[in-house]
Amino acid sequence: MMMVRKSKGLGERHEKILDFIASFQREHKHPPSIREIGLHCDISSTSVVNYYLDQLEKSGHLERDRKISRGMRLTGNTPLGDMLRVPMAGVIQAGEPIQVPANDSFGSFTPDDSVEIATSLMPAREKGKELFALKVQGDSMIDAMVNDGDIIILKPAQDARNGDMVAVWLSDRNETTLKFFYKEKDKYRLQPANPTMKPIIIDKNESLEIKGKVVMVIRKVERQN
Amino acid sequence: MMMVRKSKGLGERHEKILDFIASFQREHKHPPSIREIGLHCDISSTSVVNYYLDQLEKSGHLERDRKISRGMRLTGNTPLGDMLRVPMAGVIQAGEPIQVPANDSFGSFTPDDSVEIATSLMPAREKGKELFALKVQGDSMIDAMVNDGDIIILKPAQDARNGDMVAVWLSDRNETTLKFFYKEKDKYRLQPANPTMKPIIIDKNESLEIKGKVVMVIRKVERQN
DNA sequence: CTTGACACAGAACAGGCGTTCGAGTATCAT
DNA sequence: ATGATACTCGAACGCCTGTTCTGTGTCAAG
Repeated sequence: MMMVRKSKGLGERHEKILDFIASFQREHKHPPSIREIGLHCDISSTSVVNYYLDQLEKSGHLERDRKISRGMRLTGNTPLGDMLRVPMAGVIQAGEPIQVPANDSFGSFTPDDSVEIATSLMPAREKGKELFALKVQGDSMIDAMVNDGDIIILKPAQDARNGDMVAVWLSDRNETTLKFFYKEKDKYRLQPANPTMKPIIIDKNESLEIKGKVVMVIRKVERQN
Repeated sequence: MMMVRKSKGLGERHEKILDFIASFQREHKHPPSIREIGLHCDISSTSVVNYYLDQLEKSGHLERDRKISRGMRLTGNTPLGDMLRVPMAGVIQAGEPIQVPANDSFGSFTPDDSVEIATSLMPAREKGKELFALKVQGDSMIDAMVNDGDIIILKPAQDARNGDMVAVWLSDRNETTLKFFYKEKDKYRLQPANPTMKPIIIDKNESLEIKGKVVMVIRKVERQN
């Protein structure tokens, strides 16, 4: 009969080690040694650290270069050094609602498509764990200065403060759009990023679903035509 | 009297070591050891490698974590791992020509302002050595889907192929602009990125200076207002 | 010629570090 | 009880690696 794992995937210690490697890497610019991991994760024996490292490698959270000092690196969307890996959740287009990824904090991080961003580019200290990316399909967001093929990085959110750029789903109009958000008395004002264009006014009784705040827009300029 | 260095800054061996560290890092995801450097750079003694590493550290091309295995990392705009550091050359605004940085391949790489991009984001294999970044000032490029505050990454170029997005300086009109470039008989057609806007037609006798090809546009979305 | 800075080689040292092995403990199903 | 599985510990082994010291040859300045 199969054994039932205590906590399905990652144990407390696994996460502690993973977190320590990430923070150590950020601080020292290179991975920790086995002994340093043990020291900071309350593991007294190097063999135990090695034991967990092996498991983390098998589960795909880690890569190891055997025999080489500090030869380990994190995989997945964990901030690695000064890099941030943001999962590509899908596409965003005018006629369809957005798929916000489930909050699977860890677990099956399928490294299918992902976007790598230098942390130095991140506006605020968006911790990163929560970010996700969408690829824009179609020309419907040009009033938000977003083109077909652009990649937008956003942070999940159900509400927004005035001035935030948000991705909203207007079910009454069957429309997904990117706009600057302003709450005014009895209505919402959705202001296009393009200053020459006029805002959309939404009554409070109309449904307005905020899906996330836009943090960044990236456009790879390929040759047109 | 002051000694005159053979080649001013970097010797042949310095560059060889620098190149090796970069390529090794790309391949193995971690820096080489002193002995590995010596082996691939035809240096038989570890002390000599150490000797050059010290110099490279003093000249700022390298950072070292003493006592730590493979504890070195490249600085500057050298591709480090999967990162690319692009120098920020200045601002681009409608009324003024662009400052294209001089081709100082190495030398005084003042790490003043620079933008870090993951190589995985780079469209083609833009080698990177030639790229530079500009910050957009003003709303004059909205027809190119580029907003105030955006960062554009571009590659120096004097000419362009049809379909390239280029930064051009129209001295007759005293205007800098970003457009898709098309050469037609007796004229140039500059097509805005926004498909709802009409192209600018430039006669062949009007002056048109191509400054560079746009490779990427990055927008950090801060809270407006 | 002497001096000294510079580039280089080789060897030895000492500590860092991954690896391995033997052994012990706890929990749980059989 | 019994065995299997998961987890933990401590110690020792041995390679890997940065550091240091001594010595050699070159070359330009004094």
